Amino acid sequence: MQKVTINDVAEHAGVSKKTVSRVLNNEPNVSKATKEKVLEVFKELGYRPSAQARGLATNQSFLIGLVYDNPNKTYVSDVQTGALEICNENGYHLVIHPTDHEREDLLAELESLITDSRLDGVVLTPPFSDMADLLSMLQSRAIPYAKIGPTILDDETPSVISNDLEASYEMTRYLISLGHTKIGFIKGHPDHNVSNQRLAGYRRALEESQIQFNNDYVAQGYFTFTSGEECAKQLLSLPARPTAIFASNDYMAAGVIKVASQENIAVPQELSVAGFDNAPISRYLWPTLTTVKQPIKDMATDAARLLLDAINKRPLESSLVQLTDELIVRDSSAPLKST
Amino acid sequence: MQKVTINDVAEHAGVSKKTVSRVLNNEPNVSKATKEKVLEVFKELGYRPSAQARGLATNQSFLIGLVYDNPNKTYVSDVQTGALEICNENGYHLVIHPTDHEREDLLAELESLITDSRLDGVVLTPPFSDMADLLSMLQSRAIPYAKIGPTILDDETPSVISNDLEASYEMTRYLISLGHTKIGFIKGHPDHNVSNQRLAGYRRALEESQIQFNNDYVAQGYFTFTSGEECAKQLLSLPARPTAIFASNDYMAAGVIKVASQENIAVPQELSVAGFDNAPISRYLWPTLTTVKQPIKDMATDAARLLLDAINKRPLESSLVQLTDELIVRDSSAPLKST
DNA sequence: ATTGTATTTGACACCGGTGTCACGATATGG
DNA sequence: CCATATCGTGACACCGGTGTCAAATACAAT
Repeated sequence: MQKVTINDVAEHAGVSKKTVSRVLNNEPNVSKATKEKVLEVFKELGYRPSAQARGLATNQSFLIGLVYDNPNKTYVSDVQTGALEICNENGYHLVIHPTDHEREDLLAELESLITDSRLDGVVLTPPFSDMADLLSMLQSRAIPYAKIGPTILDDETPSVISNDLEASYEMTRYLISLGHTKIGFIKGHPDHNVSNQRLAGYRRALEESQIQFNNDYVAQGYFTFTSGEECAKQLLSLPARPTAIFASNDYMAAGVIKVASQENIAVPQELSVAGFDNAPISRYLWPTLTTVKQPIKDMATDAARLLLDAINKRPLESSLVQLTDELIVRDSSAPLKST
Repeated sequence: MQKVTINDVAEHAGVSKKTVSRVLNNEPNVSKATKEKVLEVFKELGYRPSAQARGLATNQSFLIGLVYDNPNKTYVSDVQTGALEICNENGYHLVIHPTDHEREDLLAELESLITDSRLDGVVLTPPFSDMADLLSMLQSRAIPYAKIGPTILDDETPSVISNDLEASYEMTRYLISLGHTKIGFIKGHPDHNVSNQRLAGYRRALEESQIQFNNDYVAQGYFTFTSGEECAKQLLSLPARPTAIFASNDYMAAGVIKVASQENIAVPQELSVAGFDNAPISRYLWPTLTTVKQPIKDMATDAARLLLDAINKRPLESSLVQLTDELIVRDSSAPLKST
């Protein structure tokens, strides 16, 4: 069909290709008249500049990477959607890169991803956002990057975080406000730093309400459904059974609900359950799950935006953006029955 | 760090860049000696050819698009993973493109995706695989494409299908083998052609077992959890209540299980439930869900492979690949209690 | 040794843009 | 009014590869 090049435009507009290029890039020193004329020819011919040629000349790829390792497909989908939005707006392409954060050769793998694909920058999701060796590798190669949900904030690199800790705190406060004092907690995967954040929020709420923290009420999960089941069994077999369980994500909370059902413990009458993430499953469970909704997609758009700012060396107001989580109360939590 | 170009290699190897290019592309008419020498220099210098420059010269982008519109994140993830695998193997990048199959300007949107990004080809998922106007648009622009799960197979374009109809047939046969005769069926979204396939499999199994098809036992769902709930209510309020319900996907089956639980109908003792897709939720439900597992990822890899074959004009053995679904029996189905 | 053919190789233009720089036209100012 | 700074523009090389074509070399047959 077409293959309109900059030369065609130049010819039609009666100017040199360099001038067309100037218009394309909004460079100064183009008279208003010629600029308008060129823009007109753009439309007339339906001209689309070639990112390849442009990139070849400027040593850019217009590619940014998105690195993740998260079994939660909803999370991944949201992150992709958010990042994609910004990429499309700016003529970049998104190179999605699912990988295993535990693989031996992770650094080498990411290094070859970057050099082979000549990425202009990378968006990192947890737990990559906190991997010191990875960050220093990127730095040494001068690859700009933006971090989603890092827990270490000691540098100047662009980061987007949510108030995980506060949300966890709020959820615990909420359970306490329902009258619960024996509140079980299921931790997330130790490799993910959010796990600590969420535990910390739980502890802070207890302290503030002068409820003694009891380590027996804390179980080590791994963000999986089955780990949730195991933790639930453990917690529910305690002599002084908890009247509420707060799991660090929805899959584990689902496991709790399943175990409760198996053991004929009524939710929420005898046991309140809360999760984290607002995964689809949280709406499909019976009862529906009280949980925390994180602004994943928004975090991704902000991260991508920050990254592009960095790549194009636009001054950024702040390298740290904080968005807020939202408590969603559904049917799995209820006031403690007075005995 | 580095920026090894073809000129560097040429210099080090004492040959012209054209010869290096020949080695790069495995072109004939290069003496064994020089070829080896060049390959050696490749390693020595860690040379990576620039896809940009290559593409600019050959009018390729090494980009292929993946178009989808599916709320099932697992499906999307599997498709991405499969397509990505092939892309990475062949030095292509995958441009993921979630969109809305019902939007007015769909054709224009995809057209601009293709021209703006200069895609070399596109992988289509349902329901795009069956959209005639889209296909003819691609054809007229000479954009190679591969279709996943089309139901119309009247052309020569590369396609990958699974035996949806047979799987649905098998599932129904299985329910019948458990003694069920009053088997409810929940249809999928009418825009998705698989919906018809699955219904057809159900009907064929009934016929073969000489069970009268009863339209009252068929409800119209939309692949969503809530539509599953509604259909379940409808089916379970029938005078001659079905003893088994086969839903066209797992989300709807989950809705059925929820409603059954609300109405105190024991699953599977009083009601067998079956789904389709093997979504994560199928393992987390209580009881766990009997379902059908489709080889989504494999379908995507095959589709991508076929597409790349078409792009590179490699002769393909067959333009149609068929993979097989797998029946997964879990706890939500049981033999009919003899009354 | 001579001619003919096949194989190996390189010079050079080109893909579609951008960077550098030089040149003419305008604007500024003393 | 002329010297100087600024603006607008185009010529040309270059980014890192590939296609074309002709030259150089190897091999075979006469």
